[in-house]
Amino acid sequence: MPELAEVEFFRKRWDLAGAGQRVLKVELHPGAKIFRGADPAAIRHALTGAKLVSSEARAKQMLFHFSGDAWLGVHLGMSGELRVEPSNYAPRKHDHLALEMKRQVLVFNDPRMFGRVQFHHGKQPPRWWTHIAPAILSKDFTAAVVAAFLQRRGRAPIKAVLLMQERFPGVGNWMADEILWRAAIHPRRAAGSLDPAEIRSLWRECRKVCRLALNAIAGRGRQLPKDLNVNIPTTWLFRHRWEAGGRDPLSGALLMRAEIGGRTTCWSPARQRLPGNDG
DNA sequence: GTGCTTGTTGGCCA
DNA sequence: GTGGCCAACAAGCA
Repeated sequence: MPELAEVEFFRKRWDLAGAGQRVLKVELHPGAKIFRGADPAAIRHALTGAKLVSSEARAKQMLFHFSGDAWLGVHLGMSGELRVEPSNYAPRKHDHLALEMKRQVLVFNDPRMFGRVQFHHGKQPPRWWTHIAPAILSKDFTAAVVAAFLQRRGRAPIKAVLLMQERFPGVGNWMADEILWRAAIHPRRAAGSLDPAEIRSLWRECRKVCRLALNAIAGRGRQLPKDLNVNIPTTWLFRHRWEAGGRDPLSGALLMRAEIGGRTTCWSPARQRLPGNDG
């Protein structure tokens, strides 16, 4: 599930319950793959007794800052989620990390274990955090920066390029499709083939989709509707992309699906044209 | 059983 | 060295 907005939702969920609270006990399974590259014993040692000071989400990553110069990074991968449970909760399968506080427990669960926990000790946040590309909603994400990147990745399909975190931090499979649909650009177009007007449109829709997704999904971190449809308008591709016989909400055309850039991609052949081809 | 899945990475090749 | 492609990672669901 987790792309930009969902990640922000999960960060808020932990933050609302845990900010200012002290970790009394750390439960973790050292063998879990989510700890690859990190030292579970060091995490346990540093976080036990530490207070959650603040947190931040960038792209698909989260950073939780604890007292004692301890920083916990979380990436949810494909199937990870953060939960808040009461103290007497029954642990579930794939609960890999639990931070027990006075009243509640912060839990990281991830069945597929593509997610990851990172740990850093120091006055300043770690490099793997500060080196995340400038946010799409920041001033540094300009149309010129996008244009230069599309030029460099000129022969790759634009769909694949939108998934590159080094330039489009936080964009995942459904956001990429939503952006291309709104910008009326076929996902198979070579990135270098976009004209200036298309690049500008792409840039604008990147920002819009990020902003709207954050508003619709991240909320206050309390309730993520089981069905995201509750908060996403029917005018979005998102509402129709998985339906059998799903239709473009603007033109009514039947949506197409194919693997592009290694990922299942959905587009509207009526709205997103491929030169010299019908779709 | 088959064939999917909102992500990332490393190896191969041009 | 750079860019593009793809298999692999692993578990659950229909």
